[in-house]
Amino acid sequence: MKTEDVVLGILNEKSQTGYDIVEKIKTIFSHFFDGSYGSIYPVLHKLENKGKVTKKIIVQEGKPNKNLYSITESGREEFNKYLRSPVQTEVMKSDFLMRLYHGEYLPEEQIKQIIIEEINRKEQLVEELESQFEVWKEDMSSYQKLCCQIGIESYRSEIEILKKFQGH
Amino acid sequence: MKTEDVVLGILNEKSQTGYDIVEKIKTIFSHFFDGSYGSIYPVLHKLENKGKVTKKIIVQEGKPNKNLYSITESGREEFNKYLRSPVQTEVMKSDFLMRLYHGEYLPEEQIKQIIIEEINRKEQLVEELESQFEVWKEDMSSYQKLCCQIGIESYRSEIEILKKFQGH
DNA sequence: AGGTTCATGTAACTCGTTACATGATTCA
DNA sequence: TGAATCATGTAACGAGTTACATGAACCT
Repeated sequence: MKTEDVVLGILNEKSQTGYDIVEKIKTIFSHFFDGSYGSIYPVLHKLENKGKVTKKIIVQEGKPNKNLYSITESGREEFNKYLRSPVQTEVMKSDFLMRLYHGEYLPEEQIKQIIIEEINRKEQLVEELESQFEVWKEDMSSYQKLCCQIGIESYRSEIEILKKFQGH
Repeated sequence: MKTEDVVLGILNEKSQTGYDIVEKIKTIFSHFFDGSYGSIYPVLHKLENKGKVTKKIIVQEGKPNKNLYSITESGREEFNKYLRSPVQTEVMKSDFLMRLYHGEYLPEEQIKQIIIEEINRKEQLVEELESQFEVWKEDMSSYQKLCCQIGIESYRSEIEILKKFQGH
């Protein structure tokens, strides 16, 4: 999965600005994809050069101009090619588990603290995903909702596992 | 968490070759870190130039020479600095969830197939982690074992979640 | 007065992947 | 005979992060 495919997928739903795309990625995609302005804007320019998207400048009053991007026929073809390509294996990068792995080199109190913080962090992620789900759900397909629900349940399971191991 | 810190952490346990380090990453670190020869060998050279590790060439009969790397005092300091730095948030990249999100653009049969394949993949990951755990557990601290167990349980929970949602 | 939201962008840098190159030994 | 294991490495490319730059409107 390339960032280009992700952006095409988002634009395949409807025309949006780079700002909108980043917002979507930071909220409902947060549990399975990562992206920022520094990665999304250049990708949009690249897709425009390749003719996969088109840009329309929207002049606004009291706000900066918007670049509204729309997917082209060629972009749709590219996206469909992605959808039919083999699914790549998941990649997880967890600094938390790396610390835990090396737990013997830290005082026990500190490890306990790290675990508590990770539980708190995940509890907050559940809350955020749930509230984001409420915000977006009207416009979501059943698959998209499923995807959110899997995220919420995954976080909850992780929390349970950590709590179970908390007292050794 | 930088790859340099990860390599220092592995060498902090004992002196090893680049090959050994990659093997460890590909087996017991697989659920929380990703690395390959193309990333680990250059990092080892970089750490050597910085004086964080030293290299000893071991001549073998019937096998290629080995470069045995050991952590230096300066490397230990660096590693301890990492251990005491703030824990970075986890990052997950899941092509599977991306496909599921766009499920409406694929035939239902294909989505079902993708879910089945993901369940199979994760069942295999559980098996692999369990067998790796058996291989390495003699040399593992209780924290390292905990880390493996969390991986196994996380995969199992993911499988349960997917099975639950399988029939919609 | 200060923080947040909306809105876009780039330059420099760091990092990682992919593909290639080599080559003996061991196992099926 | 062919695949896997052991063992190291690099060049070219592609991708992503960080930090910077701008600036009005709106909310507290």
